[in-house]
Amino acid sequence: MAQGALPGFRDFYPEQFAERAYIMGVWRDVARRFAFVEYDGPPLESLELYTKKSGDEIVGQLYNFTDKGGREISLRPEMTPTLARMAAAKANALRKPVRWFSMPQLFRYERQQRGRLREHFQLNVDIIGEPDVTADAELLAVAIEIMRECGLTPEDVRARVSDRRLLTGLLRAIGVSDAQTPAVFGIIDKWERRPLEISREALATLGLNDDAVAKIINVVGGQPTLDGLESAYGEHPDVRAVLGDLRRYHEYLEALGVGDWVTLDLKIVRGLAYYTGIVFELFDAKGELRAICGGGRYDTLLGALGGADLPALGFGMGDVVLAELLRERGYLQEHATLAQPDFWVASESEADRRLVAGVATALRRAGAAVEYALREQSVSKQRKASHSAGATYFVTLAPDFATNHRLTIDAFAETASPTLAELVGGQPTIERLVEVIREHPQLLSSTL
RNA sequence: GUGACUGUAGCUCAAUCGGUUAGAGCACCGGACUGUGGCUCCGGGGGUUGCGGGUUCAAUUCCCGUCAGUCACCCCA
Repeated sequence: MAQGALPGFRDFYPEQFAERAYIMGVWRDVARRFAFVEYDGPPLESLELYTKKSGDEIVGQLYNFTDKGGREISLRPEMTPTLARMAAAKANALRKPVRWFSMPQLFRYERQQRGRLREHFQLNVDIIGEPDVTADAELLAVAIEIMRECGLTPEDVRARVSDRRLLTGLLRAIGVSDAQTPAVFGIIDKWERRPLEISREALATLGLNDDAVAKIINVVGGQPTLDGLESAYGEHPDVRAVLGDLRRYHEYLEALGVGDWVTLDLKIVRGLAYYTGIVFELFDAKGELRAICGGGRYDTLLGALGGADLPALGFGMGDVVLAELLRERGYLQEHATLAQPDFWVASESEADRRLVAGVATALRRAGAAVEYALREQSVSKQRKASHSAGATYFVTLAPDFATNHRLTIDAFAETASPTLAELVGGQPTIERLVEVIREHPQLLSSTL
């Protein structure tokens, strides 16, 4: 038995690489259309960059080691610290708002399970320097447009949105003390992973009275609306201010054409991390998979990491869960196809083989993907090989090709109309074929 | 890090109660079909049954360990 890849790591055979290339192509294309520009940083960073943000307990989940210069370093487990470092170094020179995206491979030393490996590719999209909720709407729209571009609909994927300030304000209005608030956040974060009774008991254990517990369960566990929250808690100034922001946020999401995808859901708190405002996660609508994407606003993080004190927001979207969802729907099989040759050029004799190479070169320089037999084979064998390779056209040199440049073109799986043969005409020559390809590059599958 | 389940060819699976040289389909390679053939026919390569140990006359089969995979915790990208 051959040695496989290390646990949690993947080999990308051409079939899998095609899937990865498709997903990353969608990421890059949608980000570009939203006028985000791509950046990258080093895959290795100083260990301190991560402990500064997350504490020493993070080290257990890092691929960290001491390098030959005695430096404590780690493979990057996330992109945000690198982004913060890079943005801080040029904070004053960057045009605001900064709209950057990256597609790093990230590493985390954890036991693997479904949707979670020790390595993955993650799209990171961030906006730096804009405090208004219009930026939050723009950011979420990027994530949702990626779903759309992949062929998914609001019936497949839901964007669940919350706001840490709103939740904090509501808890205050309900009578939760600021000291109790972090613990309540922790309970809400685990809400969906355990029975309601456990959450109810946990809240009661904090010393909250029955009325407060009931209100929390209603607000968090129910299906809150902005209007409902307004009428119930709108009197409280902390709530009122945030509700106004959220209304504008939803108006922008509607204007951006993604309102149908979004649900207000106060159970989304994104761990106990560094988020300060609107937070969101994208889930498959059936709720079978892990989150596809998560993000939000982290206005204090860049300053806390020693960089520029700029408001910022961003999301991360991993390739693993997205690929699972797309595979389940059959979309990956549809889009992530292996590149196949446009032409297979066949020869009938050893003497023809140099002519075949010349024909291949002419077609290649015209933009086509061309393969031919690298050793002498019967024509029937070459035809079989061309099928196997998935070639669209099978070109055979005429016996007197050397003098008249004539060839025959058989189409195997041609979908074009008019067909290549029709465009080339009755007496096809290599010159005519090259001419037609240059005029009609859409005939070539390799350019799609 | 904890627990449960599962490991036979590249893939999907066989192999009677523990019993002869571990088989088949697909895939791959070669040959025939001297030309519409993504066909058909013939042949071939490929396995230390994940690995190590134990019980037994005999282990793919039973036991232990280990590695790997899957799932659930933990935690989160």
